[in-house]
Amino acid sequence: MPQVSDIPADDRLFVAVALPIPIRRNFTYRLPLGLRDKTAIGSRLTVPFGKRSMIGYAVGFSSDLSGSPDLDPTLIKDAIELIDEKPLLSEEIIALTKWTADYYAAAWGEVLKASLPAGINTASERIVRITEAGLIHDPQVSTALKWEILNDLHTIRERAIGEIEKKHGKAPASRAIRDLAKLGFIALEERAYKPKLKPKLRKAVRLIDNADIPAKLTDLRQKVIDTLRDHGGDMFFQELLDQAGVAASPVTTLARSGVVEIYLREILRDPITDTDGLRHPELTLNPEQQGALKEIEKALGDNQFQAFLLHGITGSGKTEVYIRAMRSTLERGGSALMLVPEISLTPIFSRRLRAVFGRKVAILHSSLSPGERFDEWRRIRSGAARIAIGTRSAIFAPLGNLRLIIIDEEHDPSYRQNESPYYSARDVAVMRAHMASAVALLGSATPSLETFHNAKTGKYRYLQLPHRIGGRPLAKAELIDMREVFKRFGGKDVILAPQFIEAIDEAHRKGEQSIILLNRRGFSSFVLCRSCGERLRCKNCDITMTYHRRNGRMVCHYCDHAATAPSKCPFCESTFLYFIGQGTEQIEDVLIKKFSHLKIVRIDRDSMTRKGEMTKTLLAFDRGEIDMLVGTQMIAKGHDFPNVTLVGVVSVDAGLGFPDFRAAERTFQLLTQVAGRAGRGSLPGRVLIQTYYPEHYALRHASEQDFDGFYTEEIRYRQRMNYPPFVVLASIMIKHRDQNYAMRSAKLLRDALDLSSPDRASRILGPAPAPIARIKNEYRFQIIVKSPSRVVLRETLDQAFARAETSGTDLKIVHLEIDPVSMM
DNA sequence: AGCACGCCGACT
DNA sequence: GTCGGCGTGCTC
Repeated sequence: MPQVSDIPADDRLFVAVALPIPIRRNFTYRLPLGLRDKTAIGSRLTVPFGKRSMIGYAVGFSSDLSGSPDLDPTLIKDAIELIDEKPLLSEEIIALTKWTADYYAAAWGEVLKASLPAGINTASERIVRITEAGLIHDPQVSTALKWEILNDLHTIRERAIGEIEKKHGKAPASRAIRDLAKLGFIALEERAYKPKLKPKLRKAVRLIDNADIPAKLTDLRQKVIDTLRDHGGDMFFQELLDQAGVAASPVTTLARSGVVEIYLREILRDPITDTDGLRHPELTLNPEQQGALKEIEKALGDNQFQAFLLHGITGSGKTEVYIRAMRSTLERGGSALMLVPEISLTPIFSRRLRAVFGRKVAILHSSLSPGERFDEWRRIRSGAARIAIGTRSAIFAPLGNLRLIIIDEEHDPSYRQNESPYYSARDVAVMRAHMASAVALLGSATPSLETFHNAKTGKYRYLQLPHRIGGRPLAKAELIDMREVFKRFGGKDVILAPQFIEAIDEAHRKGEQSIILLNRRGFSSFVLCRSCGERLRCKNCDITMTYHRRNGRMVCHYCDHAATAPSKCPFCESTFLYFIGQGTEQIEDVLIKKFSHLKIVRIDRDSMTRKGEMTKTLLAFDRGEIDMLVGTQMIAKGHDFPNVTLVGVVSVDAGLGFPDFRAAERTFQLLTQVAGRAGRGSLPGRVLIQTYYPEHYALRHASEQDFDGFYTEEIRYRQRMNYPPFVVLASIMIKHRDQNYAMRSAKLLRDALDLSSPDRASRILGPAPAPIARIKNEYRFQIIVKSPSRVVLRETLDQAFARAETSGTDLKIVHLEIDPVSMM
């Protein structure tokens, strides 16, 4: 990090500021004299921006404007205020966010903002204040809304615009405010937010060094001094009173006479409060684990970038390797970062790390309160925590001397951010390791095709844990051909095959547990009218609505629009409505009816709405208080449940039909993950999968737990169809509520892309309606760009967007995603 | 992304 | 005539 003093103040007349808005450009400000010697790269600054002020990030200095000739010097404004005495962002994070912004064609400022704990970016708010004119005159205002707003201000005098907008709706409120301002009844002002996130402070008392302590003190005061001495001369105020058994007055008297000092000490909020039973048994590694660890340790010793794929089947003990590698990193004086997918078992695993590493571990997870997250972030930045575990955005955690980054379940789609700035934490992690000459350790039982390909081609080193701990065999899955079942029952709707039910019964008769997976929420997937053939669709989206019987409603899973379940067809009024397809609710009902003596709990997004509920349920299941879990993919990953011997998959067929080139891979991963839940203890496990496509290669290989076989077939398909890893992919989504407007922009962009891809180096597909053509009343058109390399893709896109801008394409409605994870 | 401007049809 | 809707352009 260049120190502020490294750059002469004379060279810091101007500062380049990245702003958290989707504009891929920096803005230049003049630094007023008072800020010149204090502002550093990575400092946050309040700057004027149009009519508002914003918090931006200082990313560069210059002594003149020769670097930006088309910038009119008279337009440049002064920066307003320096927010941080010490820059918030390290040089490393600055460089990493810059790379991320460039790679994903995102705005640097947005990535920088995303790298900081949520809530730290205090912005300014605009307030309205009533003027003399507004107060004195009983105002003749034309609308009720204006009158109401002004009347409110008579008593309170000023209010945040945001508050008023929240109360009356954004558009009407802002218009009313504008008019009132024009009439001179109110004035608009800007005020800095009080920071929401503050260090938590508590009153403390400390002995002052070399203070003249009077030889004779009252008993109470002596007691205070003695107690303080016994506790190292520094205690929390309340603690001191309790321990010394005194009231506050002797302490304050001592403070007045300069013997002790009362001050505010910062306390750190700790997300793990309940530390009972935190013990980590020291396990011995099997030879395979030792072999993997040795390779990793060797790379740690080399102080060079090296990426590993740790391919370990479920139950093979990857976690123990992670923990050892982290410990080894600490011993070498480095720090380590571990990324985990966004699922609720993180708290469980975090506790385990805490048991091993104590307070050296910081946790950055979405279930933390903003305050906790802020404190954990600061513990990392100060170096107090040298191990950080967290979800996606933790990849930007400010760990110093980072030597090791672990990406657990590297194939998990939650590493991809689904809103701007789009980025894949897994890929950023590899880059961060590269920049820091550190080790990246990607672990999975079902590596993504891209990662496995990298390992095969030698880009990553390949480490394998092919056996389960304790030599327990992986359960092979039996495929149940539902076509046969259908035939046997003469076309009757059979949801669960007899052998499926028999297997469940058998497992529970022995007092064992089971997990039943169905990757679909709700009761029925859609409602069809038998008279006119119409399906009940969402009014905002181009999608059928799902029936949820628990609350008797039809729900759209894309916009959450809900309506009462109909008793007759809204199109032809027929009462012959068909509820088609099964969801978890229905399976739960069926199972409860069949196995009324068992305790069955459903786990999906609908049933697990409260925070921590999921963790609680999983722990109860682990203790054996629940016999059976029924749920969506949320139950597929997770903890070790030694007593689970049966895993049943009701259906994954819907997933295979997704119009996404990764549909097979996703299904394979899901099945492999959930099958891995069976037979983890001393009892052998059984896995049953119901399907109408038993010959599909994803099902076939998943049932054999044959990753290599799946990989071989899938990679051939990707090569044949020109999909990653053989091409680099970009997905461009054009969204607008006016279908023609969206289509027009999409076509203009397509033209620009054609002109920008000479010799057809990049293949361009579309624009075509996206697989879901309308969501939340926005029409969606999609253009896919396939390029032979990142460089070509980059050039094609950069040129095309520059062209499109000049040809008047509305780029505001264009959403560009590099390496898209979902094509929907 | 906001925010203002300015153009248009729909009402008091 | 104004109100309110929405496309357009700009922000150092």
